[in-house]
Amino acid sequence: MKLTTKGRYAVMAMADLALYKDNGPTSLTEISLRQNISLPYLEQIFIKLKDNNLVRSTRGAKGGYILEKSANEIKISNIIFAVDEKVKTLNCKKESKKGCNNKSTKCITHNLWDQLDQHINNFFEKVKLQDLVKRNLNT
Amino acid sequence: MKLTTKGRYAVMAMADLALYKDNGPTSLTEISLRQNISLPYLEQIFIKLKDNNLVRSTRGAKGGYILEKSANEIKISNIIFAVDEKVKTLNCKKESKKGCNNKSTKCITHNLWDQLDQHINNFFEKVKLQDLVKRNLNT
DNA sequence: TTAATTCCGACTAAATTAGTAGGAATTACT
DNA sequence: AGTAATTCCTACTAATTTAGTCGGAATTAA
Repeated sequence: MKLTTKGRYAVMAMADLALYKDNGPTSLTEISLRQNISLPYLEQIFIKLKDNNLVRSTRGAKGGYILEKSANEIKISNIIFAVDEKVKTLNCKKESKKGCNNKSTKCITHNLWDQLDQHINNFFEKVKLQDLVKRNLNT
Repeated sequence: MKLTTKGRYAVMAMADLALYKDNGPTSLTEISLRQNISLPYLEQIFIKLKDNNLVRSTRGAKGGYILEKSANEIKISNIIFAVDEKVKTLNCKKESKKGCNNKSTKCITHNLWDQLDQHINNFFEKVKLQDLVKRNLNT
């Protein structure tokens, strides 16, 4: 399944950004310290977040990142997709040798995993970044 | 996430067992051929399925496996648990250095992943082995 | 000019997954 | 009694993926 710590880090970082949005651009150094994620790894993640129009960057000293949209316009699914490309639990390989070859004998479990993927995507679609931030303040 | 091809293979094999249950014990060789899974790998998987009382074995020639219960008493979650131990998308490490240390600063995303896990488990709880087999016959 | 930062490409270490290898124990069949 | 088919068991290995590291270029505020 394409759902790893990279996805979690991305969500954590975005939540961090949302929490500190009033201080101007947040540098990755700050996020790295607060969330305990290595700086170069964060950089990689933020390239993708930027490519997906979730954050906007300002370079140079005092630079950093801000959210491109407001926290309640950003769905968790947007973030996961941005860094993990897809939520797909188990690919039936196309190689036609192993597993499901999509021809006459679609593997018995094919639909099951498809439905699971939909289920997970559904979950991530419903939760907004704002929900995480609110939740954080309430505990 | 602990949800890999091993889990898929297990579900496929169990479905296969359900489909051919009227022919007496099914040998792993047969399943291996029909589902295109390596025999020794299947052996490993079936040890776990047996330990979890999902199948019963008969050794020796003409031996093989049968389902321990009827297909509509076996939930997909039972199978996944048996071979993958747990459905847990992302562990907040206990090491207290990385991620969530469960103390004052429970990481922002902690609840999110917990809820996701519940969601997935829920899905697997609702589907029975029998559902897969029926679905297979209808296509 | 300097320090802080994003940006970029390539490399590496660690962990996990998937699978192999070799053989021991058991049993039906002849 | 012997043989072939099978489960059972332990250990090893290959392949893949994940999680980072490294070095440096470009940009900008002060």
